[in-house]
Amino acid sequence: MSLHDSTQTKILDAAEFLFAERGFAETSLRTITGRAKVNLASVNYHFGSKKSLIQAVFDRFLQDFTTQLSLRLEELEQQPANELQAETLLSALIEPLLSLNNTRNNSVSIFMRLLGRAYAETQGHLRRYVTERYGHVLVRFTHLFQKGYPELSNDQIFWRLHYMLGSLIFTLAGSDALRQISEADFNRSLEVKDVIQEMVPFLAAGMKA
Amino acid sequence: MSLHDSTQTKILDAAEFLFAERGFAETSLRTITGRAKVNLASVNYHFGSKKSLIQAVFDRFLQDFTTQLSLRLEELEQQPANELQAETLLSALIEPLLSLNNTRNNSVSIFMRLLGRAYAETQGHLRRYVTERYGHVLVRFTHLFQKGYPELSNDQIFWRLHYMLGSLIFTLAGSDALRQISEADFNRSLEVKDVIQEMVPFLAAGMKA
DNA sequence: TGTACATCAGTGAACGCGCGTTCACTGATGTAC
DNA sequence: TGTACATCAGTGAACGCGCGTTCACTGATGTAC
Repeated sequence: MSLHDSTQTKILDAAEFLFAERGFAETSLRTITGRAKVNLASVNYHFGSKKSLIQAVFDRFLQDFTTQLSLRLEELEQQPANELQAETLLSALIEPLLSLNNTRNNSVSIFMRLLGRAYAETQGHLRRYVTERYGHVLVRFTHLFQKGYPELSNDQIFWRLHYMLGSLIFTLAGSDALRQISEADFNRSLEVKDVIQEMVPFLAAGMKA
Repeated sequence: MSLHDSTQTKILDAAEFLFAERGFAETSLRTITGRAKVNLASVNYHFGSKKSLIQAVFDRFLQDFTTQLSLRLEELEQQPANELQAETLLSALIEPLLSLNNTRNNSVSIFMRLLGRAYAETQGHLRRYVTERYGHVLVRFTHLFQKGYPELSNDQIFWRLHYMLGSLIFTLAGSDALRQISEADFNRSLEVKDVIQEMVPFLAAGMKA
């Protein structure tokens, strides 16, 4: 966080960190504004409510991510079916994810923890909001898999994509803790980048099974 | 819930449903006791605190589950390495899970949602509690995989087991919603049992990759 | 150039509300002699 | 068999606390004439 960050940016930075760390209900506006070193009332001044702040935190991530992902999907949509291998399609998902780390540190694991929490909010406003605003990229991704793997039925692909998302979100959301265990037990220190790359063979094999 | 249930059981039943549905912080003791039709103060009388109630909800599930799982693991620990196929090991995990549904309805998806929430509580008391009390069965499960797949390194197995847990928890936690979509889009109605069985080839292929 | 007004970011203090927890109490059942 | 006391499950009302939000206000900057 630079000295010249606007109040809005300071709030978003503090909020995304704390929401990922503790959850939405467990993080009070007083904790957020305390960390961001801004006035308590400024959250409601800039964002209107806590609910809208949560959505703003997601928007900042999802706009970055879906812009990048859309570009990859457009390229792939031009390709013939035999170029749409599971590994290729996974890269289209993973590279935009990794590029988040260029903007801010640890963004990937923060983003995944937020997604995991949004997912847990089965009946909440957040899941609905994310699905409505960003669901179309998942649909395009599904179509590419159907084209690449015509021998699989549409509902097999639907389910397998969710298995895959589960692995990705769950593993990356907990990757800080898992990386620590991995280092202690196997003397092997991994970057988030490495963790993701290790997942590709596992996920690709599953998709093709 | 039968008419003869004790106050403790009524509280546990209401709490596990609501915790899975909304989360721990989002569920107040007033909501729980309202649903259970018992006095507000009786939670603190029987369980001491909200925190202890949460642990008691987990204990009831985990005792059932780990008892069953331990029996399977003992059998498998007698087997030679070539009997320890990924599919066999997965059954040892899945069958105790499915048998939870015999005791109470929808137990599997409630249990998985609770596990997902516990997992999200990265730094909370709950994750520590569950790991300390029930971590040893995960260790035994890991050893069986190492014996069955000696060509994989220990840390590959460690990571792949977590990919697998991610798929399982994430998919089953959201299985009610996913089953609805599946039925609407593909005219295919699935039981939780079917969802789990469909996951086996995906997960087994990934483990062997 | 000077004056009046509008807009905007930010502030400090207070608001009412729902929360987990506590406490004094009741009434039923069990136990000792 | 009768009496005194102990134990236990459960209750109704209140406690203080932290929460998200609101409100009247300040001070800086921009705009119109």
